[in-house]
Amino acid sequence: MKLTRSSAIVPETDVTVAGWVHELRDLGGISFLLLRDRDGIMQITMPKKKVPPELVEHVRSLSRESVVRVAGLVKEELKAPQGFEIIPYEVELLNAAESPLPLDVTGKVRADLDTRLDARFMDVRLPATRAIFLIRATVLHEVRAFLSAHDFIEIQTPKMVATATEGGTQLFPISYFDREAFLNQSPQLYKQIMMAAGLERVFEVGPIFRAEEHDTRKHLNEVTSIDIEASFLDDNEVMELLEELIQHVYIAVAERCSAPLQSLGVTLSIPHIPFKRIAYAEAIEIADIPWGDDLDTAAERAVGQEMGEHYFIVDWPVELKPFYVQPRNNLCYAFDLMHPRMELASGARRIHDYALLVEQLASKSLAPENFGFYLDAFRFGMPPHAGWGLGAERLLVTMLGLANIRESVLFPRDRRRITP
RNA sequence: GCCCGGGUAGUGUAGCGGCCUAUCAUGGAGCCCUGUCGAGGCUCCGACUCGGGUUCAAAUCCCGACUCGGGCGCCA
Repeated sequence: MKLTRSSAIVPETDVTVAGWVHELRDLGGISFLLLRDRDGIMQITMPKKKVPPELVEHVRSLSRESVVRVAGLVKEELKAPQGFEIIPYEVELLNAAESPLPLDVTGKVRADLDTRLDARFMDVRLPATRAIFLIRATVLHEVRAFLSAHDFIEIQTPKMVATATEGGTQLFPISYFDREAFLNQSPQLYKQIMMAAGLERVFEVGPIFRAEEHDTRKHLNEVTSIDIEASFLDDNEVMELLEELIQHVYIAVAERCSAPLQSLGVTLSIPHIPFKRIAYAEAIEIADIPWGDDLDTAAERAVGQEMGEHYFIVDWPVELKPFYVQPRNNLCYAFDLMHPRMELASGARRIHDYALLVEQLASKSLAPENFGFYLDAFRFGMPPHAGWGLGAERLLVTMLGLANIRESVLFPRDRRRITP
C-alpha cells in the first residue's frame, strides 16, 4: 500500500493516508475525522456540499481507533489545525475497533500507569507515550553512533550463565536442560575477557536481570544496560568518555526530537561538562552518614540537592565496590555517575593482575574456582583497562523527568508484573 | 520484605452508616447544529474487588484474601 505519512503531506496533491480514527466531530453541515498515524494527527474534512452523503454517513459510523485508509485531495486551510486538511473521495475501513476502549487515547482522561501497562498497545498510541519511545530509540541510536565514532565495537555476551558474576545481587535461576543456570546480572566478566581477546574497545547494549525484591519507581528486574570496556584507558579517561556521551545524547535528542519533546512538555537543558567530581569522603559528610556506609536514598537525595546537576563520586572505600576494581590503599579507582535524582552509572579502573584479582576475590569471600573461565583470561596477556555500565532507563527517566521508570520501558518487568 | 494509603460504570473520580433508585467528567447509543481543534446543546446507557462479620440498616464500620499506589529497605 503506497501511503503518505502525516508528516509529509503536500497541499494541492492527491494523497492516500492510513491510520487510526482518533476523533470524529460532526457539526451537522460539516464533519471532521481526525486521523492519527505514527507522526501525528491529520484532519479529514467533509463539508456536506463537497462530499457525497453516503461517504459522510460511512465515516460517521466508524468506531474510534478503527484503522482506515483515506484517499483524498489535500487543501491548504488556515482553519485546520495543521494548516491543511484532506477532502476525501474514498474512505476504506481496514479493521474496526471494538468498543469500549480499554483507555482514552485522546488523553482527556489520563489513566493510571497500571491500567496503561495492561493495555500497552493502546497506551503507546497516545502521542505523549509514543514520544518516550521515539526518544528512547534516538538515545540508543546516538549511544551506538558515539561509541562507534570513538572506535568501540559492539558485542553481544550471553544472558544465560552458570554462576553469579560479581555477587551482591540476587539472580534469577533458570532451568538449563538438566542443570541450574541463571539470567546474567551484568556483562562485566565477558566484556573484560574481550580485553584479553584484544578487541581493545567494546560496548554492549543489552538486557540485564536482577532478582532483587526492590519495589520502587527507580528499579526494575529487567533493564537495558549500556556497557563499555576499554584497554589502555584509566578510570579518568572512561569518565571523560561517559560525560561526553551523556552530553552528546542530550544534544542529539534536543536537536532531533523536538516534536516528541514538545508532546511530553519537556525542555531539555544540556548538561555542562566536565561534571563535578566529589570524593566519597565529601559525599558522606554532606549526607551525614558514617564512613563505610553506601549512600542510601536519603543520602543520595541530600548530596544530589547540594550538587544540583550531574556529578561523579570518586575515591570509594574498596569494601563498597566489587572485587574486580583496582584498589588504592583502602580506597579504589571506582566512580559512580550521579544525577540529583538517582545513580546513573558506575565504573572503574579494573584489576588486570592475576594474583591481585585472586586475592580480591578471596577478600570478598568469593571462590576463585567459580571464576575459572574469567581468571584464565588474566594469565596470558591482559592489558590494563577500565569501563562502566550505564542504565538506559535511568538515563531516559532523568532526561525526560519521568515519574516512574516503568514509563521508559514498553513492557516493564517488576516485582509483580511479568505480563504483558 | 516492612510501614502508610487506596480498590466505586470501559477510563478517571465524588460519596465514607439511613437523605445512594450512587456524583461528576470522559466514553457509548441517538437527536440538533457548516469550521471543529478538550467543539457545543438535549435524551438515554453503564459501577460499589471478593469472602466473612457488626447493625433494624453497609459503597460507607471490623476481619481476612486478592490487588494497586507511595515511602523505606535491598540494589544499579
